[in-house]
Amino acid sequence: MKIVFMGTPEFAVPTLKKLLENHEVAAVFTQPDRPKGRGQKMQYSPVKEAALEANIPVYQPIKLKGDINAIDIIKDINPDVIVVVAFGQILPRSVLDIPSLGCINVHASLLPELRGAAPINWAIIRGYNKTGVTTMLMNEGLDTGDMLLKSEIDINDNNTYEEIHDKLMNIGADLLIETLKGIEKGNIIRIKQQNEKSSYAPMLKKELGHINWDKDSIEIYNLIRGITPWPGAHTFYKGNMIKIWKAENKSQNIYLKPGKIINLSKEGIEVACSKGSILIKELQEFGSKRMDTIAYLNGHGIEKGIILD
RNA sequence: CGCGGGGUGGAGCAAUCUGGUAGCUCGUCGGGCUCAUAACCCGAAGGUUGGAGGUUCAAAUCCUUCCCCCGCAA
Repeated sequence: MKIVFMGTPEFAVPTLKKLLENHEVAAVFTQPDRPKGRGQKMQYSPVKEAALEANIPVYQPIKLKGDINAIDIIKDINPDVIVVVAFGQILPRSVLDIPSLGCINVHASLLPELRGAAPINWAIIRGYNKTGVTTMLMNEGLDTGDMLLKSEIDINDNNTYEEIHDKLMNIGADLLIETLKGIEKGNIIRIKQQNEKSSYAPMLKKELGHINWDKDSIEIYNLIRGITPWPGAHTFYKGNMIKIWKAENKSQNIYLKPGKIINLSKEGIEVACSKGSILIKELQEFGSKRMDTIAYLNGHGIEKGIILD
């Protein structure tokens, strides 16, 4: 099939690569280069890197909607399908109508649950024990199109965002290839989403990572593993921001003053929540690098009894 | 020129402003205690203080320059 691919972050790369092996990718659309990183240097998106490596033409419209040029380019290519994976833009009707077989999106959740920008993070933050990938035929709404195929995976209590992200990224690539096969053969059934069962997974804000110790240890633990590495969970020790990279749900049956450092040991720093406690295993002080809590404690005077906020 | 922190024995830090024989916590090695231990006690090894140049009687510390690492920011 002749395909136009749209995507931006790392998550979209495996799908693009699989497409390159199995189909004709005529063009790649990705978000514009943005100044990034130390020094604010312009940086290519992971998808752009992969496309350039494969010598596929890359287009980076700021906004597809209303961009006559970009839309004409797609029309000229006249693709069979447009494949969209974490592109970061809503496709306007004028684009949705171009490909004869439609626009297919790979979304990292079991729709209609977790529609939106950050489905993987929210699946973990909300403590789900399973999630997955869904392919769908896009419409003008946000992840509201008819579903095609689904693939489910379990989330265990200790899985981190990164682990689930990496799994789904690869599963998604396979599922998309399978979906295209199904479309070619005409043996895929479109399933409408039940709107009343839908939920929303909004973009993550930095502030979300500020730990509220008044919650119980399970919620806090889910938050930590769900938003690491970005934006990351953090708390304040005597006014200094401490980012928490790795933690454990230490106890679930103690009730001490929330935020209080109740123990310092070779295991880490144990902090009380409203119910239960969290053991900080790896952390990072503002402006410094991340390190094991043990190493951190060797060089920094952390006092037992201080209340974190 | 986006803002900022830092390079000191294997790890994390202190001493740098106010130059004067490099210190702390941990690890390592040896010994002791103990039924036993990741615990405790005693002892030891391990640093040309990122590189180069300069100032000085004397530089981790002051000056010049180069290299490297990291955080914020997304």
